[in-house]
Amino acid sequence: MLSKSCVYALRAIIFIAHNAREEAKIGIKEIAQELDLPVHYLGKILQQLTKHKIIQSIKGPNGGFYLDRESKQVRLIKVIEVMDGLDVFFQCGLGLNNCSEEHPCPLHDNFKVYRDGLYTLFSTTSIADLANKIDEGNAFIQNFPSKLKDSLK
Amino acid sequence: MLSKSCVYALRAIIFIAHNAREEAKIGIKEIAQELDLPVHYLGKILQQLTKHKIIQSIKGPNGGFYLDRESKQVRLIKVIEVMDGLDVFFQCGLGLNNCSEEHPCPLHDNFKVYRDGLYTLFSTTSIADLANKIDEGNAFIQNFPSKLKDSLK
DNA sequence: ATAATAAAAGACCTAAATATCTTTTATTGA
DNA sequence: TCAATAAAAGATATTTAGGTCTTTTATTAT
Repeated sequence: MLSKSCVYALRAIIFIAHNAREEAKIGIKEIAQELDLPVHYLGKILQQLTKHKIIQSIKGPNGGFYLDRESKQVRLIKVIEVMDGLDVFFQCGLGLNNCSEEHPCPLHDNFKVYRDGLYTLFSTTSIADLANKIDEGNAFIQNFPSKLKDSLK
Repeated sequence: MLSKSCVYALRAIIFIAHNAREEAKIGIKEIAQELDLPVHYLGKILQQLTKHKIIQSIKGPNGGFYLDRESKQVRLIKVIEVMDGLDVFFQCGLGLNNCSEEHPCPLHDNFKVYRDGLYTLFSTTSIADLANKIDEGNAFIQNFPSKLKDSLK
């Protein structure tokens, strides 16, 4: 469905939204550790997101990543667009490139319902929406091996 | 969403269902030509499907592929299972391996609707269902470069 | 039996995604 | 201005998906 890079990106952004502020940025090593992701690979991903202004970063001592007010309102679909492109949401279920409303493939009408549904979901959900849903009983937290988990006890 | 191999497999099966019978099997070269797929790659795919009894094949002169009565009733999900596995339909939208009904990730409930919808669609749709839907105004036909298209005029 | 046919099987190649390592640049505080 | 810090950038390695080519096996008709 979504590439590994894209899913890592979403996890990282939600984590940053939930754990950093401009006055208390979070470093890549800590993000990687908490989310159990390869540091350098994550670095590449955050680099892309920064370039597209989806997250904010500052170099040097006390540097790190955070989300400004605008970035927290970014929709998931934007992240997907940057990482994977939006082709998944416009492609035929049978991979036919001439499948369309006028000349639908035999799976088209049924498939479209869910493909469009996902597109709408990702287009209407913001980073903040997800970050705000994080609480103790949540898989997102359960997944953190160390710090955050403890910090909530 | 689905791998290329899987989508090729679905296209090929539908094509075979629509164009072959036990008394008039269709060869791999013709399938590849009509669907515009690489012959040998398609060969590998059909080989897998044959091994799993999802299609029938006969070697030698007048040999080729066809679907018996049972195979036409096979559901798309079975093909997906053989080609890609069913993980897509049971994985968390954020790729968390401990996301569950009890400890859902913040995307879980909304994502599940569409992921489960697709699973149900593929589980209830048979090869025959799709093959029977093929007609002239159909993307599946439009896609055929030569023979079949002409034969329907 | 043998030649021709067509799928099965195995070996191999290529490109893309995933992942790691090293060097450079920007920033800060001493 | 210099040392330390942390992200950016570049180069390289590994793995998986996608694709090709060659040989083998089964079947048929002559």
